[in-house]
Amino acid sequence: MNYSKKDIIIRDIKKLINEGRYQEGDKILSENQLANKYGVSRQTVRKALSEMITEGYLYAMHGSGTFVATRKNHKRHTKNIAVVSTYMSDYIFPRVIQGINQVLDENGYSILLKTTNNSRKGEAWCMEELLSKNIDGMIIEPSQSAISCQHQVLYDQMDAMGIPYVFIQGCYEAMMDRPFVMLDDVEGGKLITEHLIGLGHKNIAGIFKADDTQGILRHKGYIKALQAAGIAYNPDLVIWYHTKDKTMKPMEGLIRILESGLSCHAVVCYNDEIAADVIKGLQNIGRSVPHDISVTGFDNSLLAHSKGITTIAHPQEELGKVAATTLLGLIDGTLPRKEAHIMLEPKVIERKSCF
Amino acid sequence: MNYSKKDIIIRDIKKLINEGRYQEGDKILSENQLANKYGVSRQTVRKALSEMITEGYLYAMHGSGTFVATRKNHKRHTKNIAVVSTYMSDYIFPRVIQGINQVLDENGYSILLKTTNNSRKGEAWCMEELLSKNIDGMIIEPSQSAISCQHQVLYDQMDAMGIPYVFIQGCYEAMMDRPFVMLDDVEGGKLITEHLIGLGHKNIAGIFKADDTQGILRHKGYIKALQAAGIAYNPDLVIWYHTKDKTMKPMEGLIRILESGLSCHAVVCYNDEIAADVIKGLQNIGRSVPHDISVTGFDNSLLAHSKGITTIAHPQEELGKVAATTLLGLIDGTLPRKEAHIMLEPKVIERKSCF
DNA sequence: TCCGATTTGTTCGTATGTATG
DNA sequence: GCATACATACGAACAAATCGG
Repeated sequence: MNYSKKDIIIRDIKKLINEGRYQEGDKILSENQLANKYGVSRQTVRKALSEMITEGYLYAMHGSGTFVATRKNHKRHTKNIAVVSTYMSDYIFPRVIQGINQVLDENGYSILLKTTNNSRKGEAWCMEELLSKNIDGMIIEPSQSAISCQHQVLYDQMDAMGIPYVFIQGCYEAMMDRPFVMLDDVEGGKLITEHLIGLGHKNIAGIFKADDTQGILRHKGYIKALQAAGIAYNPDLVIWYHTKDKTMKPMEGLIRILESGLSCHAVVCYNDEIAADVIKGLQNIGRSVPHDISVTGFDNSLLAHSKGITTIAHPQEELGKVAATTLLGLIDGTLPRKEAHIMLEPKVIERKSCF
Repeated sequence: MNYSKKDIIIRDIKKLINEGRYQEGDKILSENQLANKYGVSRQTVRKALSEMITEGYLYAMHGSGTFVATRKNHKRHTKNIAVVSTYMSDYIFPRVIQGINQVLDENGYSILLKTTNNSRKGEAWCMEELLSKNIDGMIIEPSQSAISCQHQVLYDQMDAMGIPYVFIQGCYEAMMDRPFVMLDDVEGGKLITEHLIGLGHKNIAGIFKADDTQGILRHKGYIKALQAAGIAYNPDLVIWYHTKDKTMKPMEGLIRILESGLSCHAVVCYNDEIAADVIKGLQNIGRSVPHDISVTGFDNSLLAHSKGITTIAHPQEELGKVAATTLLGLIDGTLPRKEAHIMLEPKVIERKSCF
């Protein structure tokens, strides 16, 4: 076929690689050594190596040598990190990503942005695409995190490819051994409930979201606080809703509780949005907040600020920064994976929705 | 930057192809002619052409010549598009990027996110980094767009590499021939001023930002409206401020106007943020809005909504979608660059800050 | 059909620059 | 500082394919 000296060199090196006599990462003979061995000029060797490099068989390091690439294409560090979020419009998203960007930018990394629209199919599709691109790491907000993860394979594949990742906001229950950075939702739920207990409340209702980890954990904190105060947990006072029910179910449930004759003068809400809806709903049925009923939120969003809702501070920017720092530690190997499980401490922000 | 002779030749030829001066199938200059033209050796030319051939820009025919390949053969497509914004926390950013993401996602593209912190140095740094990465296009919000662009070279280089880009929000004056998608700020300034004129106002003050294109254009619209209504333009009624002055200068200027004895019962503000500051400032000196003085904003931000400011609607999501669609048209060649100059129509949103 | 000019393809030799260890 | 190794560049020669006259 090809009898040019260049092609003979290419054929020989490919043969050595395919027969396994050269392993991934091995340093091959230097240009001068090859030139000598084949009795050709260094330029001819360079032409041969250059072709093999563009084909992805080899990669060259200036001043160091030429090396065998990983099967077919050697993935180079591109300084790109994928950030996968559920919704772009989520109210906490801008601040979190700002924190991420700040840290990554300082370290010369860029953000590759993807969204899942909070669907599993979206998440799987995203990750498959990312696996085919060149990324050095991933920060991911899991979709519908309370439902068990059906595509753990994809995460295993990331592990196999040596691409580290960090979960933020929540984490699939089966994958709590993987790195994550999140607000301590149990502690948050406990703190806000204790705040109400401290104000003298005993019969405290709770409204929680059933389809993400955060709802479940905040509920757990709510129980903890009750137990610690020696108050019996009453399931009739707890309302569970799903994303699709969020406009109706919380308020309907609360009205049923109030009409059932149960004494109840405080409500712990899953987040500020629900709290704001509940406050409006209570006013509609002639109950005043906080004098008749105290209401709490969660996340300390703009809504909580403008409506004066007592809530839990969500350290959005901090969370982004910590997640990025954690990921960088995993990438350069300075942080062991087992230590990459970080809970940020929540804090109560007192406003005027409790009494 | 230090570019090798090889890279200069590559850049030049790519530029000729991208500008359409070389059509598909055209024969380019021979190796010897190029060597002569650039005063380099034939080997250097060969190295340059060889790279372009492996990238798919050219193909060579032994004994015949080197020719321009078809657009589709370019092997650089990574389906990544850079989005460069000034600030991550900017209040319009989330909605704009949501629109961009929607369109790009549907077409299988991912977003590579960068921020400049509204500094030229940041912008230059960003672009240099992007040029070394593989991107198919760029959507960029220029930094301090009213100040003339000192790194047009970088944009020329993007052209040379065949990477299309679209300006959003504003555009450097010297580069208005490049593709852009923005709100028609002149028309917006005109509409909001006409709204005040329609309410019977004649002496209308204006507060504008001097260091981005938008401020200058909105001012232009303000003048247009006055002229159309036969009202003389009075420069004493116009206050210019820079980003660093924004907390003090607008209100100071307005107080000076009010105290100077000039009759003035309406103020057109650069944006909602300034309008909100002005309204608060006026109340502090005992003037009521809108009864004593009417105030208008711009952008229809959350602030305008919560404070009830009459303003101009900024079609944030729409702008993102149009910008992305335009860029995709430029990438696949279906949209000629000359047609990629899009102005979105503004609309007045009436609230209660005018009377 | 052949010739010669042109053009790309391959190779050799040499020199200098620059990153690595 | 030094040797090693890759990166860029120049000059030269010859081979092989193409095309017009």
